[in-house]
Amino acid sequence: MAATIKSVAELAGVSIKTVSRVVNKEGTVKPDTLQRVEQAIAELKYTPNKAARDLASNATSVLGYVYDNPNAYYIIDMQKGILDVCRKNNFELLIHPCDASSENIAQELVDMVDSAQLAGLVLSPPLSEMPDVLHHLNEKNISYVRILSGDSEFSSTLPYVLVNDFKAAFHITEHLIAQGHKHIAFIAGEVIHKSTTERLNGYKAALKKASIPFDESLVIEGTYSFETGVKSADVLLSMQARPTAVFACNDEIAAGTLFGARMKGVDVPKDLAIAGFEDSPFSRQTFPPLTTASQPTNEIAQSATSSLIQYLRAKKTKSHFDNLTQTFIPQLVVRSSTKVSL
Amino acid sequence: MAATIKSVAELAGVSIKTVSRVVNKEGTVKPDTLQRVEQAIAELKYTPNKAARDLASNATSVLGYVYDNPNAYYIIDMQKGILDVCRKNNFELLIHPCDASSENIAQELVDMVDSAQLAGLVLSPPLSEMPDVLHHLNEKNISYVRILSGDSEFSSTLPYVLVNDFKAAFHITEHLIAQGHKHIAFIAGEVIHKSTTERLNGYKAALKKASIPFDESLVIEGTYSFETGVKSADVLLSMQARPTAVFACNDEIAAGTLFGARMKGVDVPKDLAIAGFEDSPFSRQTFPPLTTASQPTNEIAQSATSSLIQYLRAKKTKSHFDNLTQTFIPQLVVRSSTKVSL
DNA sequence: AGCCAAAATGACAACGCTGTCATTTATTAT
DNA sequence: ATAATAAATGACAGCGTTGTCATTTTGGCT
Repeated sequence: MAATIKSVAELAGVSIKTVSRVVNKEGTVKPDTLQRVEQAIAELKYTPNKAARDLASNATSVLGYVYDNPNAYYIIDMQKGILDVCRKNNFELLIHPCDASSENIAQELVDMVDSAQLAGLVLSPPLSEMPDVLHHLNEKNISYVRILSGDSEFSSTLPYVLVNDFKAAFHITEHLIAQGHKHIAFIAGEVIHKSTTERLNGYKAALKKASIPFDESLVIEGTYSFETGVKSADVLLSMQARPTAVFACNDEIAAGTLFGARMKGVDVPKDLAIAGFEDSPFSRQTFPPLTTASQPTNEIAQSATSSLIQYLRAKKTKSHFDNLTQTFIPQLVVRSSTKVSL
Repeated sequence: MAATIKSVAELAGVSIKTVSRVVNKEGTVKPDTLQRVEQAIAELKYTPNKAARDLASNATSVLGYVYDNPNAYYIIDMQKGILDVCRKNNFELLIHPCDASSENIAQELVDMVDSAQLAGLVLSPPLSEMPDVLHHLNEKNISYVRILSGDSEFSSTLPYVLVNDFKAAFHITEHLIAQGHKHIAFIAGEVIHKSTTERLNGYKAALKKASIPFDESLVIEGTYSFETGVKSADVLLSMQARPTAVFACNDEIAAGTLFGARMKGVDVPKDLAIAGFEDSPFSRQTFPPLTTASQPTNEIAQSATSSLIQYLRAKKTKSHFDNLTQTFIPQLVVRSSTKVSL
């Protein structure tokens, strides 16, 4: 049926090993044999059998992307970025959405890596920040790359990519302050996400720099959801000393806040400025569109995936792996939810 | 390192073939040997090597999900549904986002199935409706299941799942009519999507049933995007005989229309009723929330995937495959964008 | 007990590739 | 030219399964 390495070898008049060398670009093949073999490969439309390859080389080339994140856009972007790099490197991608709050998530991941025979994992928050999970993976000697917002207390020789939410939050808050706001509320998402505290800290730092006292009562704890935004708007707008601006931990919360403000007949941005975070597509589609911070999710994913693949290669050949970490800073995007003149 | 079938066989005191029988649930093993083997498997934490298995059985158990759809929520839901069924059946899933409008998309898919050695494909619109693509797949004897909105002119013995957009659009339009509207505009998405024409036809049918003459000028052609909605609002609201209601082909367009209406100071739903389609999360998060049609994407995906797996099994054992097609009808969800009293 | 069919189990090749090591061929230095 | 070395190629075992077919065991009958 399908061409095998044997049929290619016969057609090219060489041994199967030489074909293997060509396919794997080992480089130790004479130009003219190389050409003959390539010709034969093309003629027979030969594709190496993955199963045979994996079996013989005792290594798979499938990565897993594990995530628990409600933001569909983020996930889709991540997937695309990871896939791009996978394709370029002849890796495949298995996706594994899961529930980070589940009791035995660590075991689930270990089992999954095991049964799917994965070469490594790409972990995005919050999984990438859960010591228990990382610990289990390390114990089983599973390779992974992490995408982190802010430094991790959990160090290892494995690669990771940093997204500096602190600075981005700092910039957003500074922007609000620059608009003349002094009463700025902060609506937090789940605290299990490290980004939540990073963003809160960025917010605090900007206040401090502007000598605006931090007011605990202006911080509302919630989840990364529209509902949190709606409820928070209700709370904030009923306060005696109403805030004039809100920094929501993500766009969904911000959209909810906007919704809540409108329900109360509060004009945005005149009576209340609202900023989000993440630059989701719908941050552009609310009325008015939301000021937010934009991160290059696709690039982040690519960077993480290349690191992982490099790491895996180094591990296989037992050569040295240079753990050079890339850092990304989400960029402030100003839209009319915080600026009247826009 | 990892346990193999051999080590399990030794521990259990049987031949590797018997272990294989147990693992594959062939059923021809005596209860007590079965138990001994299972015990050994558990003790050694044995997981069959996928590569060896695939190689020996000459069949992979990896499905591909191919899509080109801008709706992140839809894709995520589809992925989850497909994955659920895959996991239950020990299949794996490879995702393949692509560009349906690319010149050689058909070839790309064929190559991809080839190089990734896929067992079959799950196709969602618009790929599932492109004769050229299907033709190429058939030629290469590639198995696939299609998710279709409305009957397909391209028939084959392969399974498919129907989503009746016609009826759903009919219901939405009827709802608008029931609210007293007689001038109802229709904003279309890309015509490459069959769902677009299906929805248009449903709209027409409902008008007809209510004896409302179909007015060509109330139909706007666009894309499934927010921008289309914004622009269409502009056009529609500048007409001499303004429509009082809009049926947008999906929620994103509807959100854009809403945005456009607001820009013009038009009150929704009082001066303009707006309905969308798809029940995206953000249809709940606009102000006012959007009336829409909700489809059980997850279930649809599951249904499609089971069909495909059944088909593959039947094909392998050369037994008969019963092509029983399931049909889903998106349900009307009424929210305040079309109903004042809500 | 003795026979037979059916059920249970095992021996072993094969799947298509890579890794190891031996062999051949080309290249360089003398 | 010749030896010494490097580069190119090949032979063949093995990777961990499943499939085929042979063999052993079991249970039901006489």
